[in-house]
Amino acid sequence: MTRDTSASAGSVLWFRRDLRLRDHPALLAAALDGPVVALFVLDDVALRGAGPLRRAWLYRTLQALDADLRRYGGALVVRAGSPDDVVPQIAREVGAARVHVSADFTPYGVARDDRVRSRLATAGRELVETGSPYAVAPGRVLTAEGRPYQVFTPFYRAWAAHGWRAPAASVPSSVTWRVVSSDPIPSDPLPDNAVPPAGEDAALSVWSEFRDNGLRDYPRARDRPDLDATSHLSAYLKLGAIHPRTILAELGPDDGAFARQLAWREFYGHVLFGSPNSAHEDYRTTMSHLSYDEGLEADRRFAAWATGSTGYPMVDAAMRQLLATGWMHNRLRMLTASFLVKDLHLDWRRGARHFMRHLLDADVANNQHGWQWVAGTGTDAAPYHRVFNPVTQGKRHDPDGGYVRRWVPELAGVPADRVHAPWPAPERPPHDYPAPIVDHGVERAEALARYAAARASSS
DNA sequence: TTTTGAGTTGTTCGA
DNA sequence: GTCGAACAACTCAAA
Repeated sequence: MTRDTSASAGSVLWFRRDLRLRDHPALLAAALDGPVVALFVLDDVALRGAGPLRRAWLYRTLQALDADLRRYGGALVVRAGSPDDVVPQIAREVGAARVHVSADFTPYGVARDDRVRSRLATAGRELVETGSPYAVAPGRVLTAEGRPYQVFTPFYRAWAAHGWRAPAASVPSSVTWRVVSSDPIPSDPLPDNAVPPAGEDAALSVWSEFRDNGLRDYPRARDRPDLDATSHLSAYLKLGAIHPRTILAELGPDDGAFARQLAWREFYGHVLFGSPNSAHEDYRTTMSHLSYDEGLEADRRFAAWATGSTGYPMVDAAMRQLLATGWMHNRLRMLTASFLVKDLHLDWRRGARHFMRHLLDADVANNQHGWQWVAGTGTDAAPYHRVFNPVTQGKRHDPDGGYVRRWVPELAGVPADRVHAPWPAPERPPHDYPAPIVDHGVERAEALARYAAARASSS
C-alpha cells in the first residue's frame, strides 16, 4: 500500500463497527474507487451512556487501527461531530463520489445512515454499503412465511443452512491510502491494564489462543465462571476488530457449541432489525402490563444491585467484576438480570442501561434482547417463567466458590459449602459481607404472581 | 386451517 | 450430594 497526497478524487471508508483491515468487504469496495480516506467520526450521540471503560476501549481500538494503517502508509482520520455534517463535509473535501461503509443494522445506525445518505445524495454522492458486522446480514434469514424468526433453534438451522462467504484472511495489498487533516484520537487516563489489549492484532491473537487451547473444553466448561472458559471475543466483535466470519471459517464439526453462541449474536441482530422498537420497548407486548417497582426504595435496591451489595454472593461478584473490568460471564448476565427483574421487581431497561454503560462489548441487540429474554418480555417462547435462584446457580456454576471469593473478598474465609449462602449464624465466625436485601423465596413468589397478573390483564 | 412437536440457559422434590 | 421426574402450561414454526 502507498500513501497518496495528491488531490485526485478517491473514496471515503467510513469506519464504525468494523475497526479492522482484514476480512473487510467495504474496504475492498472502497479501494476500487481510488485512494481511500479512512474516516472515523467521533459521534457524541453514539457514546452517550458509555462509561469510562467502554470509552477507553473504543479509543484504544481506534489508536490500534491508526497504528495498523500507518504500517501500510495511511492513517486514521478522526473528526469529531455529528456524522450528518462530518461525512458529507469530508466527502466534499476529498472529492469522493462514494462513501463506503459496512452496513449498520441497529435502530440508531439505520436512522443515522438514512440521514447521511440523503445529505450525500443532494451533492450527487452515494453511500455504499458492503458487508455487515454479521456472517449473515440481518433480514436475510426468514421463516417459510417470510417473517423474522422468534425462536432461536429454528433460526439457527435456517442460519446455518444459509451459509456465508469465506473471508479474505489478509490485509489487501491493493489499497492506496489518502490522509487528510484529523482531530486527535482521544486517549484515556486509565492504567494500561484497565482494559484488554485493543485492536485487530489483539483480537486475532485472542481468537487463535482460544481456538488452540479453549475450544476443546468449551462445551464442558463454558458455563463455569470460575474456570473462565469462554472466548472473551465479545468486546472485539462489538467494534469489529474481528469479524464473526473469520472465526466461523476456522471452526470444525466438533465446535457446534461455540458456533451456536455466535449464532445467538446473529439471531438477536436479526430480531432487533425486524423490531427496531424492541431496543427500548417490550418485544412481547402481551407482557407490557407487568408491574415494576419505582420510588426511593426501588432506587435503593437498584443501587445495591449495581454496586454489588445485595448480599447474594454470586450476584455481587458478577456486578463488581462488571464495574472493575467491563466484562461479565453470560451466565452471570442472566443471573444478575433475573435478580434485578424478579427479585427486585425493577424494569429491565434500568438494568440494560447499566450494562450498556459498563460493558466493553455493549451491543444494543445482544444486550437489550438478553435482558428481554430474562425479563420474559423477549423471544423466549417457554410456557413458564424461569426464576434463577442465586444460591443454586452459585453452587452449580462456582462449586468451590473461587469465583465469588475473587470478587467478594469479604468472603475469603468462608468455606465452599456456605460461600453462596453466607448468612450469619451464632456458631459461625462473623464477616462484614452484607445480609441479603431480599428473601429470594418470597420475591420469587411475588414475581410469579406479577407475571400471572400481567398475563391475565393482557388476555 | 389445523395440528403437532418443541422450545439455551430453571427449580424443587424425593429416592 | 446426586439424579431423575414433576412442575411450570404458552407460543412458534412447520408439516
